[in-house]
Amino acid sequence: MVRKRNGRAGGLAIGNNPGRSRSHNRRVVLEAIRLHGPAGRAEIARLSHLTAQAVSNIAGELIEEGLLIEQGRLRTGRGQPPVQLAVNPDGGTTVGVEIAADHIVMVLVDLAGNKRAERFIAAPNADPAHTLPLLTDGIAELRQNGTGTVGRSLGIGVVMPGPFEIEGLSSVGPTTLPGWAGIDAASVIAEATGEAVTVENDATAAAVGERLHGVARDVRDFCLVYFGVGLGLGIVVDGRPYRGAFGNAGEVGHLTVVPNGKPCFCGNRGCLERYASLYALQERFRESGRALTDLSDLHRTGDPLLLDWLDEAARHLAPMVALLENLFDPQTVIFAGTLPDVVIDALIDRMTPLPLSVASRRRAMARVMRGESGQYAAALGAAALPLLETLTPKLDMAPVAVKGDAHAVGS
Amino acid sequence: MVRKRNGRAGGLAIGNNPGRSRSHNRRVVLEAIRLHGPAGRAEIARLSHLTAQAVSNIAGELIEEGLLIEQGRLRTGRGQPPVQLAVNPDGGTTVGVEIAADHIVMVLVDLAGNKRAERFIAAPNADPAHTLPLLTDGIAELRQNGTGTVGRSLGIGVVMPGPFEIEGLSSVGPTTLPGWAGIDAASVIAEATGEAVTVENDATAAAVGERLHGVARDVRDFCLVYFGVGLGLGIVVDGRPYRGAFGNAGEVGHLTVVPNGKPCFCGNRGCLERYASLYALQERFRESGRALTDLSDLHRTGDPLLLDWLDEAARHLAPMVALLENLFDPQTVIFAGTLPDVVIDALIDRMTPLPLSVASRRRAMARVMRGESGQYAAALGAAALPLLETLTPKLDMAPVAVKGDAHAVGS
DNA sequence: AAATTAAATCACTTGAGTTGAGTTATTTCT
DNA sequence: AGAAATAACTCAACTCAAGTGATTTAATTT
Repeated sequence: MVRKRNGRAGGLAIGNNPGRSRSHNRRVVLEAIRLHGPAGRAEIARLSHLTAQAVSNIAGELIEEGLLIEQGRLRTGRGQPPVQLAVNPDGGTTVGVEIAADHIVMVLVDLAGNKRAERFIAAPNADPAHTLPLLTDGIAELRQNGTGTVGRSLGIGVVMPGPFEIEGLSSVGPTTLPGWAGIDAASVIAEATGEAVTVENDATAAAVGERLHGVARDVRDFCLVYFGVGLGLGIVVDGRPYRGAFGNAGEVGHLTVVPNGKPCFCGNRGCLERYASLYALQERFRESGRALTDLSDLHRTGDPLLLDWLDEAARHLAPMVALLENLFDPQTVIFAGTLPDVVIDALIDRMTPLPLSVASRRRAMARVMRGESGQYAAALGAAALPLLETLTPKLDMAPVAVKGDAHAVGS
Repeated sequence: MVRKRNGRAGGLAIGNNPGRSRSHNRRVVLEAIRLHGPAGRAEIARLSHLTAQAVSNIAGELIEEGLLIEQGRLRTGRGQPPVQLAVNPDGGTTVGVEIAADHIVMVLVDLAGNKRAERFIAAPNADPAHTLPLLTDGIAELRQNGTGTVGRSLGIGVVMPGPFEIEGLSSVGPTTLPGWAGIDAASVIAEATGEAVTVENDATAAAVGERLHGVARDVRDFCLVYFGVGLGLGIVVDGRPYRGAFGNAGEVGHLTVVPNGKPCFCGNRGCLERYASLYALQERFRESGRALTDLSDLHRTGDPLLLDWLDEAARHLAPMVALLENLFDPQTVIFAGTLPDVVIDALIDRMTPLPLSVASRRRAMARVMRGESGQYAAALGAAALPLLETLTPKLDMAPVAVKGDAHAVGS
C-alpha cells in the first residue's frame, strides 16, 4: 500500500458522515492524550469538547486495539480518581529510513517515540536496485532485534533527497540521489516491503519528529531549520506540516543572502546554502586541503576553520531567523540536523543578538532552540510520519488537481 | 456580539458531534457551490463526498434560510436535468469598513460579492469617540440606500491599522491609529452597532476578499502583497487566512532589503517598507517639495518621480516575490492595494524577469498577478470577513492559551 | 460512619447520514 | 410517436455515533 504524502490533497473539503466523524474523534482523543499527557476520560472529554460517554466509547475501542493503555488511578482530590489513559508504547512500531548518497540509516520506533532498534548501513551505491534489498533485509532485522515487545507494524517513513513532486530547486546540485530520477519512490518501496510508505524530505520529517515526540511536542506552529548536506526548512502550521501548493515550500537554502555571491547549482548566486550548510563547511576543508573529521572533536579543540565557518553561518542565519519570524510568526524556530548538538548550540550562541522582528517581545519560549532528536532527527522524523495520520486531526480534503500548475498533483 | 477573529483559536482540535457535522457539511456544500459555480444536488454530492440525499436535505435547509436559490434546470444530456443551485445574492449583506487615520470607507456587499452601496467619510479625527457615531450612522445609511433587496445583515468586517493582538512591529510608525491603543476595537464596535464584528488587518482582509469573490476565487494557496500606507502581506493557506501563532505573520514591510539602509520606525534599517510603499513615494514627493496628486494622472504623464519610485520599488519587490515563492510555494502572488490598477500593473511589469525560485517552471498561473478589487480591496475584503466563517469549512479548535508567549491569546 | 464530590458506565434518546426503492424529466433508440 | 435508457431527485426505513439522565463506584471531607 502506498500512503499518500499527507501534504497537499487538493481541492475541496469533504463532508462528514458518522464514520468520518468517529475517525476524526479518535484522532482528537489521541491528540489530547499526546499533548496533555496521560489523562482520565473526563479530562479528555473537557479538552475535546466531547461528552464523557463518547470519550469512554472511543477510549474503549482504542484500548481494544492496543493504541491506549490504562495506567492506574491518579490521586487527585475529591471524587473517584480518574483512570489515566496513555499511549501504549507497545501498541505498534514504525520504521524510519533515511536514504543518503552513501549510506542508509534505519530506526525502529514505538508509539511513544522510543527508539527500539537502529541500524546504519554503508551503501555507496544508492540506486534502487541496490537499495531495495538492503531496505527489506534491514527492516526484518530491526523487527527481530528490537528491544521489548515489537508490536504490529504501522508503516514506514522514508526520508530521501527530493524531488518528490514537481521539479524544484533542490532537485539540482549535490543533494540529488542518483538512479531515482523519475521513480515514484513511495510506490517502489511499498511494493518491495509490502507496507504503507510515506516519503518526505529531511527537514519536514525532522519537524514532524520534533512535533510528535521532541521539543515541539506542544508547539503548534514552528519552523525547523535542518542541516543536512544542504539546508532545509520544515514548517509546521497548526500542528501539521506545511508544504505549499506544489510541495516545495521551505526552500530556504536558495534564498539570496549575498548579492552576486558564490555561484550556486540552482543558477542564482549567493544562496544561503553556499555559506551556512555542511556542504559549505566541507568545501572550506577541501579548499584547505584538509579532511573533514569528527565535528565534535574539531569543536572541542577549537579548530579555526570550523570556528570561521560558524561565524559566517551565524551571520547569515540570524537574519534568516528574523525573516522566518516576520513571515510565519511561529512560536519558535528549531535548529536540527546532522551536526553534533554542541556545534548547533555554538551556532545558536553566535546568532545572538538576533535582529529585531515581530518575535522581539516578552515571550515564554526562546526564539531559537535546538531539536532534541540529535543526529537521528531525520530518521526519527521519518518514523513519525506514519503516525501523523493516525494521531493528528485534520480537515479532510478531496484529492483534486491544483490549478496554477500544468501537472496534476497528488496522485 | 463580538465575533472572534477567525485566526489562531488555540490548542486542540475538538471532536465532532451530529450538530457540528451538520454545520461543517453546510459549509462544504456552500463552498462547493462557490468554487464550482452553480451545480445540481447530485454534482455537489460528488464534489463533497456526501450522498445525494444528504446534500438534498442540506440544500433544502439553505434554500429555506435564503442562502441558496434554485436556478432552473440545466440542459445537460441524458437523464433528468439537474436543478442548479446557486448562492442567493439577496440572501443577506455584510458591511465592510476601512478605518484610516483621516477617513472611513464603507461598503455594503451582498452574498455574491456585489457592492450594493458605498460611502466615503472624511474623518480627520480617528479616535473612538468620533468614529463610532460615524459608523452607526453610516451603516444605517448604507442599508437604506443599497440597490436591490438588502437582506438581513450577516455581520460587519472592519479593517484598521493594528495592533490587534500582541504588540508587533506594525504598532509603531506612521501607520498606527491614534486613540485606539489598548482598546478592543471589535468589542467596542460590536457594542455600538449591535452586530457581529470581525477586525482584521488590511492585507489579510484583502486576501480574503480576493479569495471569496476576486481573482483568487479558485486559488487555495496564495500570498497577497498589499499596498496601504505601509506594505502588508496577506497569506492564504488551504483556502483560509494564515496569521501565525500570535497574529503577526506576513510582516513583510520590515524585511531588511538594504543593509544599513534608511532608518525605520521599527528600529531596524533598510526595511522594505522604506522603499516600496506608498509612504516611501509620499516621502519622495515631500522631499522634492511637491504635493502627491492623483497617481493615475502622474502615471499617464510619465512623472519622473513616480517612475523612479516604480523602478526602485520593483527592484526590491522582485526578490521578495521569489522569497515568498521559496518559503510558501503559493500558486500565485497577488498585488493589490490603494494604488491605481495602472500603477500596480506598471510595478508588476518592471519586476520581470523575476529571479529564479521554486516557482520557475511550467505553470498554469502567472507568478504575479493584480487583484481585481481595485482600490476598494481592503473594504471589500472587510466585508468578506463575516462570510468566511459561514462559507468555508475549517478544522474546529478549542480556544486555549498558546505556549511560547506570556499572554493568553484568543480571548 | 455519613456526606460530598467526581469519574465512569448503563440504558435510552436523538440527530444526521446512508441505503435502496421509487418518481420524474429528459434524451436516444426503434 | 412510443418505448427504453439515463440521470436527478426524493421517500421511508435503517444505522451509526453522539448526547442525556440516572446509576454505580471510589476516593476525600466532615
